[in-house]
Amino acid sequence: MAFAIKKQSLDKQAAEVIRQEILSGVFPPGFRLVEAWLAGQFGLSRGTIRGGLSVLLHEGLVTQVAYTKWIVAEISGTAAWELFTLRSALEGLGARLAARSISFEDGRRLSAAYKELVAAASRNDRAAATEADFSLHKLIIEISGHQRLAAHYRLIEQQVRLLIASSNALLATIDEIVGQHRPIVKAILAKQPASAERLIRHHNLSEGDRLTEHIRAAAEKNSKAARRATDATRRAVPKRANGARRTRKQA
Amino acid sequence: MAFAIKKQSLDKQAAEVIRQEILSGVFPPGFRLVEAWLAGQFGLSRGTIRGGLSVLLHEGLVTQVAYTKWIVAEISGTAAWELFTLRSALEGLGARLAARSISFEDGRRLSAAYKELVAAASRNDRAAATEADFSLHKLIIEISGHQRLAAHYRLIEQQVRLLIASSNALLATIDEIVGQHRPIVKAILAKQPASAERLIRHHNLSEGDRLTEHIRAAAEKNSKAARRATDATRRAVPKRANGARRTRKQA
DNA sequence: TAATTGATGATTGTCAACAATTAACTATTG
DNA sequence: CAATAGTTAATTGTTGACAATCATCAATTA
Repeated sequence: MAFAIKKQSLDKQAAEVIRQEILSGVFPPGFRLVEAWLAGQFGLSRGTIRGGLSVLLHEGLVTQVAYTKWIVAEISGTAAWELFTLRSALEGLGARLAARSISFEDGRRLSAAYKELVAAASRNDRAAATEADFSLHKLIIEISGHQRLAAHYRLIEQQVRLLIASSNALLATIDEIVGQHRPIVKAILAKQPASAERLIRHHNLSEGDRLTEHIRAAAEKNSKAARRATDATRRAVPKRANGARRTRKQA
Repeated sequence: MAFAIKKQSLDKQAAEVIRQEILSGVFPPGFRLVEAWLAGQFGLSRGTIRGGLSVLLHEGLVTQVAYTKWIVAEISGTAAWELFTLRSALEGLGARLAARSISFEDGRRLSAAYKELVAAASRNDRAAATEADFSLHKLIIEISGHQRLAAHYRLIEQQVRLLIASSNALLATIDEIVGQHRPIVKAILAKQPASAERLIRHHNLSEGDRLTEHIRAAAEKNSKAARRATDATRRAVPKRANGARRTRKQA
């Protein structure tokens, strides 16, 4: 068929849209998400938006304060460390399982994903390399065939994307990225579970250290700047209200 | 204060009650959960029940078929294997971190939890031993101080409880349980991260194998029995409707 | 009689009004 | 003037009614 018609509940669609707005930086960390305002924006009812927000709550992309507010999650240095240690453990399991039972066809897909990364690197295309990096990792999880692992991994991935998007954190240099992934792919293709696990765990921890350090340094810089500014001018986001007066969509 | 007054949104309270009903076996796997019926039972509105069900959906305790039904999750042999491999990876991280930085006070708590397990075993009290087992594992995660790990672990724990409750699966003999936990606790107290991780991972995988085998054997037995029975008499749960005629609470 | 179509009722999905709660602001009081 | 108590407006929490969708079963047709 030419067109796959979309068939999904509106609250999940709303979650999808808000997720993209968060990950693309339109709604930055700390941004106040007001149900009525979002409802007006999307032409949906508040209850539906509420459902969508609760999905994002479980994904760790937004935080809720009862009877008070929803805000886009803020990622601290500690959170970055947590994310990568956790990702390390999950990917360790994934890589081990993938290496243990990878099929010929999946081997081809894995090689192709790696080549995609190399190609992006040789073009010096950072955005493409980052995306290829994510795809490669996700593919390893998929190849493991472990459904619950995949579900938990998705939760982590969202937050890692938020972390990278919101911190302007650069991953390793492009060449380093390729260099770190080559042995991992090789170990999985060679069906060496122990090596695959060890390599991918180490890869995650080293990237995690790099990012955690980056976030902490940026936070330090910000807090110094904040101490210099006055209370009145510092606050980027109002304590209450986001500028939405009208509850319903305008004509 | 003498009484901690409950202060929580109704949908979360509803989730809590339904969760207990599921874990205690009142709502067995495959059981049809009808929003209107639950709403009538609890004297709440459907929307509130809906919120509660979506929490349980994210915890993996219920399954949703859009526009059609909610049912209590069914745990297959594959699911059991997934749960324990995943738990193995998560607890491996938890035990490693706990061993790396355990405080004196936490050391006392860990010893106390272990003694609790031993005490239950010496009384030959299976229920208490199982509960002490869960508590010990959860405490290790807590001691690790890793908040996201704890959140992911909670999701797994719910499903493991469902698995054990619904399968009548016995864990190892009481003596074996104590025997397997002693070296784990010892390694953490001795601040030996590598050993702690290795031991707890192995412990999980062996328990997982035992339970997976148990579930598969039970499923095999059931499917044989089913083949003998006729289609009409076999179905324990009606395809649609749970017997709830009245939508609202009766007078 | 087997397959297809059309009606029917049960159930989930969405909405808009109302209630409960909170944060910020204002007045009062010592 | 500082601390406290009321007041108000903004926001989330809850509800009951209505809309959309689906599984079932009866009627139809080849």
